[in-house]
Amino acid sequence: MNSHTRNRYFPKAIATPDGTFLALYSDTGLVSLSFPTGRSEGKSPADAEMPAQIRQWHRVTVTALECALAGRVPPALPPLEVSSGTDFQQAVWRELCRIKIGETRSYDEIARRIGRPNAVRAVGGACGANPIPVLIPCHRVLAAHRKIGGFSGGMDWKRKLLEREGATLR
DNA sequence: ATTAATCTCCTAA
DNA sequence: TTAGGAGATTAAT
Repeated sequence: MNSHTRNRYFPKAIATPDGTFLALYSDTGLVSLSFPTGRSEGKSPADAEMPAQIRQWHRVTVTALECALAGRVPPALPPLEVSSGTDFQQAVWRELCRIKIGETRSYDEIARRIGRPNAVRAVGGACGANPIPVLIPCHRVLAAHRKIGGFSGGMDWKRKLLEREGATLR
C-alpha cells in the first residue's frame, strides 16, 4: 500500500437465487459479505468507477459465493481482508477455513485447535464477529454433541447451508 | 477499570 | 428439560 491510500470502500451487490448479498471491498481485498437484507440495496457504483483490481476480485467472489451456496467447493477465493479482527478472532477464522465441506466441528474443538482450550465461549463470539460468512464457514461450527447451536445471521441460514453441504446434525 | 453481551458447556435439580 | 454458573474475549460505558 502506498502513502496516499485513502481508505476507500467499494460496495457491490451480488444477486443470487437466495437473495442479494452485499460485498464490500477495500484496496486490499474483500472486507465483508452481508446476507440479503430484504431492502433495496442498489448502492453499487458503476464498474467504470471501480479499480480494475477490485472488479477482478469481485468476479472471483461472485463465483465463489454461487458455489458455496450450492454446497460446492469454490474454485478460488478473493483476498480476505480480515485485519480489522483481533489476533484471537483471526486465529479462529483461520481455523474455520480449514473445515472442509460436509465436515463440522464444535466450538470446544476449535478452541483447542488454536491452543486456547478454555476460550470456548469466546470462540462463539469470534464466529459471530466473522465479517465474511459463507466464504469463511462459521456455519460449520456446531455446539457440543452436534447440536445446531446459534447463528447471528439467522438459524435458517445455518441449517440451509449445512443441509446443502450434506452435513449431519441431530 | 467495570459492565454487559456472546453462534458455549457442564452440572445439578 | 430447565436453571445456573464458570469462563475467555470484546465493545461499550
